[in-house]
Amino acid sequence: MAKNGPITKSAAVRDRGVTMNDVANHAGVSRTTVSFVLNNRSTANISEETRKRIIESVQELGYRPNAGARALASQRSDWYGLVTEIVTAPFAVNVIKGAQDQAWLDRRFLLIAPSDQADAVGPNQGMEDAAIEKLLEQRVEGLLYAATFHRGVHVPKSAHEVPTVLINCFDADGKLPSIVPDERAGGRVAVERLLVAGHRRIGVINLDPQIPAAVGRLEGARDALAGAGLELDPELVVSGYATADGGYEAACEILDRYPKDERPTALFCLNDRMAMGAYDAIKERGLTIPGDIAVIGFDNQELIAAYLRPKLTTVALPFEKMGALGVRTLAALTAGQPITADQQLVDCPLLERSSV
Amino acid sequence: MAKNGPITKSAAVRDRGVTMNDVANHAGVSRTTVSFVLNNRSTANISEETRKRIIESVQELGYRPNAGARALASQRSDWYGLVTEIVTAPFAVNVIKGAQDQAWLDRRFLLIAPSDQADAVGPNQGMEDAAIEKLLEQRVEGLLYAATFHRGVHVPKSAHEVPTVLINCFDADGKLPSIVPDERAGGRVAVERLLVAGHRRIGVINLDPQIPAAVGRLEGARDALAGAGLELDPELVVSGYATADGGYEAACEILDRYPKDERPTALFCLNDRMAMGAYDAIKERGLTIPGDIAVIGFDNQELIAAYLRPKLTTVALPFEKMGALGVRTLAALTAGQPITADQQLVDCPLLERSSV
DNA sequence: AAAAGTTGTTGACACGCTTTAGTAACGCGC
DNA sequence: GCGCGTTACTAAAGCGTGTCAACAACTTTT
Repeated sequence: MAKNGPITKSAAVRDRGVTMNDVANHAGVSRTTVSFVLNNRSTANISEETRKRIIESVQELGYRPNAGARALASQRSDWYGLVTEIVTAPFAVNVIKGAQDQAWLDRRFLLIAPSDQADAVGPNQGMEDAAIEKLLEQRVEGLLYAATFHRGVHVPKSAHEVPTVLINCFDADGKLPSIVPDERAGGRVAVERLLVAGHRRIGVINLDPQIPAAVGRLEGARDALAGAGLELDPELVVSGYATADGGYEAACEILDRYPKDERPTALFCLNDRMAMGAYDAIKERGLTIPGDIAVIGFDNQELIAAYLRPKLTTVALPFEKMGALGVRTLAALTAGQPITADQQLVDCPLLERSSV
Repeated sequence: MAKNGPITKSAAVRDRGVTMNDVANHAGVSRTTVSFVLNNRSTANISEETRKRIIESVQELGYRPNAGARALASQRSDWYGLVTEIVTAPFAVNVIKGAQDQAWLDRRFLLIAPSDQADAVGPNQGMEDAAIEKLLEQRVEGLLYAATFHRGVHVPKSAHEVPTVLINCFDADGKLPSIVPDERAGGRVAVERLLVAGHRRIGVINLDPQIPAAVGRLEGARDALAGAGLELDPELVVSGYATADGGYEAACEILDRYPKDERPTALFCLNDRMAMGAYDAIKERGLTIPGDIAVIGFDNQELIAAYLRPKLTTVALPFEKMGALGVRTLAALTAGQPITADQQLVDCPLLERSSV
């Protein structure tokens, strides 16, 4: 045979993987033809017979295309990079899952790189840059940049060399498109749920009032109350650390402040960890959930919400959806389509369990 | 210039990335020399002057090596693949973190592929194979295969084409090396902790008695008791579903079965979710933790253990360590070193919090 | 019967890099 | 002035694939 190229050693002689040349030789055609068949090039007319013979050879030899070589030759990689500190934050790992699944559907490959620094300015600053650099060395066609909690971020400038989409955060410099949860709608939905259940006096256990999550969710709570002709009583809003202890203390303060008949009948906890603490405060006082006090959370940290007793009704952060949407947005960008908006809001669905 | 190759268009003309050729031209040397410098080839004598000039050119032009091309030419990829259903199981994501960090240290790249199927035999079976296939197309030099819970698995046969290491699971066919938690030592450590605290009557809330985790942890509990001249009272071992509800029911059964003075003074819960349920059962009966009943868990599901009130003392599953060890083992294998053991056990450290 | 398609296939270059086998220039000992 | 070793570099052959221009063998049109 020895048709293609000066030297055509067989796979066995080379002791490397089976290459396209081996397939071509085995099927008695040129390598080009094999390439056309494997890539379904409709412009090339390959006879059904030849195609079949090639497919058979592929399977017989166990040929597996070399993704790197393909990328090199075609100048397309089908790879996206995902940079995230999420690797350290278990509960937000669903971004990875959503992105992975969508990438899989789109026949793309997701390269995940760690950037272990929430707000590092010090020694770790370099790691994020290095991670992005590494991804660019792999010639990813686009970047996803995900944060563990909704906030503004500064993205290393090398990320601007390819299409980049931010997930669960937004570009503090206002250049890059982003995908964030619709905190406000989520807050509205939560409080509406409490209103529907008949609650009129609702306590709010707030996060650090500065962060986007707190601002949005509280705004949503106001929206809901306004819809029922009510106002948010500032006295009923207590801030605390975003932990179970913080929630416990805040709940104690609210519960102990009023006589029984003026006490709020429901608590909107701006995250599930605080709700967890609120549960303790409520139970400690001999009150029942949801009988005496209804509780609604936010975040849907499954390990908490689904295992509290009673199970916690909460508003979910749509990590998985955001991940998937991130990949789709990136696909649109790399395909040259202009995206519709700088910032896409994703719905936060209410998960009904048993605490309201 | 135009020294290298027949055509030597500049980067600007090509409108592609900067290549090694561009660097070579800019520095006035051959591409080979650039390659030698960038790879620190000590066999080649490059003058300090030339080296410096090349480094400068690299920075000036913003050259970034093409990882795919490099892999193609050198027949080495520096990539490992990690196959895992873990992407769906947030609490075990630390395997990814451990592996990522270690890979980063070793200057290797970890490609993560999803295999969304715990025990699928049906429609999803193909996904795992496809994931491995995809990784092999990327020419990964080795594979890590991680499970969400300790068990025997059947690994697709294509995984046998490259060095493969199992994490948190073992090869049911007994061929591949694996890394698993030392459940037995963990169980021992937990019960020893209770013994040290003076407890003699210890209730055990057991998992499904069949699974490796239950077998090992219980065995360890027996070891510890034997060390104190005690035996495990089978009556005090109650199995339940591995959930908070399961733990609640099991705890109720144990607590209600005995008069106050015969009641166990401590509960060893074989996982944290069950401990969470046990907390409720204990508090419901007006008992305090650890005053009346000490509780110790297993798994260290941080979102639970660190946020329960009081915080849960528990034995940690060393996911991060296993991930790191997996990468190191793989590195040894791919370097041709024989590994020492088929199955490596990793310690499960006791995390002291406030429930004992 | 010549010209103009059509169908099925291939040769050859390109992608960006590594690596082996060189070579030119120089200094050294005899 | 010759051989020999050293130093500092380079030419060229790959790695496995995509892709385009070209071509041979037919079929159809003029």
